[in-house]
Amino acid sequence: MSERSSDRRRDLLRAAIRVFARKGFHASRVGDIAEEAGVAHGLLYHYFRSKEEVLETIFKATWSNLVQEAERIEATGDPVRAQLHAFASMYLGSWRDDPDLDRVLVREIARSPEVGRRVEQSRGVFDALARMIARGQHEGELRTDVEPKFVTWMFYGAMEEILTAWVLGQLPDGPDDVARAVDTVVDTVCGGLAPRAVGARG
Amino acid sequence: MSERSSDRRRDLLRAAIRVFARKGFHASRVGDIAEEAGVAHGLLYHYFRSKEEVLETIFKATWSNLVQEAERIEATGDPVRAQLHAFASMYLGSWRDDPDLDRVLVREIARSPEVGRRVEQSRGVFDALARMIARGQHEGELRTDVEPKFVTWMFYGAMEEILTAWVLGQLPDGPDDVARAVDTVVDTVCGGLAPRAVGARG
Amino acid sequence: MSERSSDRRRDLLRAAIRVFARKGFHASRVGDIAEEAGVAHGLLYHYFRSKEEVLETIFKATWSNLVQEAERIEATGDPVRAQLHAFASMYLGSWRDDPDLDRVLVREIARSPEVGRRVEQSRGVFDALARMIARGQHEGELRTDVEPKFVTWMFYGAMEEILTAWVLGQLPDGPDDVARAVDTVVDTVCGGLAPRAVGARG
Amino acid sequence: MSERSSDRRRDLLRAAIRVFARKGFHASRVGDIAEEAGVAHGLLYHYFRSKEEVLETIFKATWSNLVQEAERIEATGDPVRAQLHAFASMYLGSWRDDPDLDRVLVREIARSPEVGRRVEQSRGVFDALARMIARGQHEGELRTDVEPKFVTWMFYGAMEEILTAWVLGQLPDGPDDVARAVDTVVDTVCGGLAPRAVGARG
DNA sequence: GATGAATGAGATTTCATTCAT
DNA sequence: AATGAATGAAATCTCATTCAT
Repeated sequence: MSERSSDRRRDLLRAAIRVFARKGFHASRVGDIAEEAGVAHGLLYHYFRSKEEVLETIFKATWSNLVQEAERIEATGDPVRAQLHAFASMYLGSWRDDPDLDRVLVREIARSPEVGRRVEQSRGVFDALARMIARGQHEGELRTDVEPKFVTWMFYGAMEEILTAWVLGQLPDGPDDVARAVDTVVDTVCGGLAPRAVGARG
Repeated sequence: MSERSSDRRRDLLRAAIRVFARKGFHASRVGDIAEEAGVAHGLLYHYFRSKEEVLETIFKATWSNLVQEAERIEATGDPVRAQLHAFASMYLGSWRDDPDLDRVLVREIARSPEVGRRVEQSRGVFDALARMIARGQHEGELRTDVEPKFVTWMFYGAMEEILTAWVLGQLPDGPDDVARAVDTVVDTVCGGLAPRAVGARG
Repeated sequence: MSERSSDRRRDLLRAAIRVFARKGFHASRVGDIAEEAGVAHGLLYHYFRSKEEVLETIFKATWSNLVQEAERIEATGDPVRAQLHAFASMYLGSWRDDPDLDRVLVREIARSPEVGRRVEQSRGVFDALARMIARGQHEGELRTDVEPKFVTWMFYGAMEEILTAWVLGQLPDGPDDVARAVDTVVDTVCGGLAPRAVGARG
Repeated sequence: MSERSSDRRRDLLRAAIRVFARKGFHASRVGDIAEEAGVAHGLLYHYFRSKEEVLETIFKATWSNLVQEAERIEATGDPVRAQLHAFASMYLGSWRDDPDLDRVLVREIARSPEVGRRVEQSRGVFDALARMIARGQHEGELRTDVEPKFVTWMFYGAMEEILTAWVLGQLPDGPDDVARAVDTVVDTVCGGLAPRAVGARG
């Protein structure tokens, strides 16, 4: 029964992701989600307090998963480059696993229920990345004259925008393209921040 | 009269930017904008067809200005690094000139009147940047094994995320911080994509 | 089984009285009643056809009990004053026995399932009281120039309002206060309607 | 324009009284009120914050008017009997002037937006009546061994119940009946509480 | 140009009731 | 008997937009 129950919940969440991906959060009516899940709209309110909470739940789950992955990667103790590669691989790789989820994430970031909360939820990921980068600086893999936090935002932003480009259909997104994107982002950031970026100054 | 007229129009636009910045597009009521501008809400409909069009107008003006700047920069024929620096300087510099506008832009990107349109409007900027980068590759300033378009998105994304960090109050944003941000982004991208990024491979 | 059964039924009824007393009929959800009774809300529908019927049942039981008492008192053949005293004593005395029930009664009178029905249910009580008063008039205990029915409503109203005052916490309601209230109401009505209320005209 | 405006407001209020009188507050939909007033339902929200506020407004206006009258009567300095007669005359007389209003008042008393507020709003009336009665006791018109407050509730309750009887169609309510009701209530209360209610103990 | 009363489509949410288990 | 997931009717309220003045 709790089996059944959480199935339903999951169904609704998946349905919501599909619907939000298709029409955006605001244009999606609760009835659309229910219909997509094949249930009556009232049922949604057994599992969630509001439409808002559905989106919130999606965000929370995603970020919590991301935090977990980031911390797992951090714990490996691998060189920064390898760690960033692992993270980027996971982050950008998600595009092929669950493009709808990414569509929602990209589309609704700025309104993750009233903006500010995004900060709290994503803090874990950003902190983990910043620690990896700081360690990379300590261990001589990266320049030390930039704020780790700053690099983190840049790195994350580059990836997010690539995701956005895929969402908007502006860049090729086959499996190979994804792999190449990961390499390029990591190369660029690590290369661009290498202690003596000889070639960089031409 | 057309003097007066366009003053009113501008007033409404500025009011809208402040209101959107504060509460987001969806939560902003037409009455809020009118109140902020000190006029009756009906008047807004003399100048704009709809609330949507107000946002659209803000986006269009911004992007058209950005396109113009990008093309002006491109026309200088300077080295890529200098050109990217000029662009980043202008783009990130806007934060100190008109933070409310940036708040709106960052918050509503994904929903610039039904998403897709963002592509059309921003195309000019992206194309100009891509051309600068392609030329940089031709002239030996940058590696040639990456798609210019791809680099463009990465570069743009890094900047946008820094803007986002400022919007969210997550990174210091004094005048010096802004200047440093510009340098770092350009350094990283140009350094990371230098033809022989020796340090990059560690 | 029918033992168990009627226990459950009674439990639900008592729970309903508590909940209705606390939040009023409309604001009380079926789930609240069930929760108060410690059962699943679906079970309520084994014992009652609807939430409405629960209230209806409470009203019916109360009125039917009141009718019975009124008729028992009538049958004693005592003087009117004594009879009204007995009735008032029972009616107002209920406040100390079951205040929650009175709270519900006072709160929901006007909406005893769509108003009109109150008339049918209470008719028995009003008729009995009216007969006592009519007899009091015949036997010279009370003035004959007022409609018995009219006096009944007045008498009943005075008591109901005192109950209301108690419900609203506007009058003291200790045991003595209740006894005094009974005396005063009866004194006033019988005194005020005495055949030659000498003092009444000053 | 403010002419027009308050006309509309008044129209809506009158329409609400008619509709509430007919179907009760809860069964009345906002659309019913609007339809009765001949306007779109949205307009109601220009003048009132909610359906609840409409009822609240009706109550407030009625009670505030009642308070005013009670205080006016009190100020005359007439004998209690005359004062109570004046009040009863006004209070019960309202039945012929505006039966719909009384229907609403009688039906919805107990739920004057969440019960407790009734107390605050009606306090003024009850206090004025209690003062008149207290003065009547001081001046020897009434027995002194009863709480003025208590008498007030009894008096008021008697009247309210007569109103209820009229609302329920249980007592004749022609102009003469109303006049007689006033007399009887006042006679009974003043007679029943006369200092030496000789006949009362008879 | 300017106002703000008026409109009405539309969406969320609640919750009594049903019913398979 | 008992549960609680599932249903879906119903109703409030919001707010962009129109338009008479």
